[in-house]
Amino acid sequence: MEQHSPSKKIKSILADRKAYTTPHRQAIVNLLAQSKPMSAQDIISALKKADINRATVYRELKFLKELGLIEELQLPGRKKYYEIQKHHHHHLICTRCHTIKQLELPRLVCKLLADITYINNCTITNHNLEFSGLCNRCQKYL
Amino acid sequence: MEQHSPSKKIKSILADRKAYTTPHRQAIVNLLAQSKPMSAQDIISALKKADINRATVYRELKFLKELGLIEELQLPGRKKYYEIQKHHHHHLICTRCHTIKQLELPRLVCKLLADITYINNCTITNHNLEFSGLCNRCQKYL
DNA sequence: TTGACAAATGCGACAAAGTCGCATATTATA
DNA sequence: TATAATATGCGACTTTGTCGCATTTGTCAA
Ligand SMILES: [Zn+2]
Ligand SMILES: [Zn+2]
Ligand SMILES: [Zn+2]
Ligand SMILES: [Zn+2]
Repeated sequence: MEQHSPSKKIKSILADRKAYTTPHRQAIVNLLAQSKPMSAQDIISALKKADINRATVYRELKFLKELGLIEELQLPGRKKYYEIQKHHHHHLICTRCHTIKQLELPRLVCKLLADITYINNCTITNHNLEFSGLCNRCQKYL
Repeated sequence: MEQHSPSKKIKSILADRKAYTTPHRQAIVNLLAQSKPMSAQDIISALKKADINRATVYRELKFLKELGLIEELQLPGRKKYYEIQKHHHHHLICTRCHTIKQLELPRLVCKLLADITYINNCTITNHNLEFSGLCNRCQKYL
């Protein structure tokens, strides 16, 4: 467990952007580093001991996303979810129990998605690819 | 232009579900049939002459989606967008001008996405695949 | 054609998610 | 340790969406 304090890498990314290494910022990064994708409200609740203001959490999530330290997921529904991706991946959200599972995807797929740029004469910087359906537990019950 | 009144097909879908063919319902379907993807607020504004209540528009969109008459898009951002898809497709939302463009995608891609079911032992019913980047106009300016 | 009954609508209050300006507090660094 | 830049709390506000309930409208069969 050498993840209690922010890594050198994160510290240098913050320093490059003249951003401070504050307790709140660390708390959010540490929380996401060891959890499933969370909504802003999930994070506010999870950190209620740390007593972080709602607005601060929203600002922080926006900022950390801009820095590329966290990913923002657009799953079906009206909230955004956030996570730290060790490697690029996508998800399934179960329409029955609402669990979010990481999915295995052939590497070919994401490579193909990058090529869409050339076909369409545009500049793609990101793709949002999420699935809905039944997780392996729920598909037994329906 | 034979699309002024709801098609036989739509009428029969509505009848099957014991749903009425009301002016508001027709207005929303007709509007989406001849426009780019629109948010609920876009639709409310566009139909302000028809004086449809906000709640009615939201209820209607939910209902038409359940019927499969319209598609709900989860683009990056916090609104949902709605459209009538003549054929399944995906979009690019421009991070500079926020225009939504329909994208050409190799057919192979959506076929691969269906196979994820077998790899992951789950039941996929839908995929949400949307892109962000620069549209062909905006990429000239940056 | 006309009830009768189900479905749709308007209204207004509410809820959830997110944003903003401004005064205060904290951080880095010299 | 002083300073300047950054971060935070607070509270009001906005946007997006939902709900219950009274009223109106659409459908269908008599
Ligand atoms: Zn499930
Ligand atoms: Zn990918
Ligand atoms: Zn553009
Ligand atoms: Zn597809």
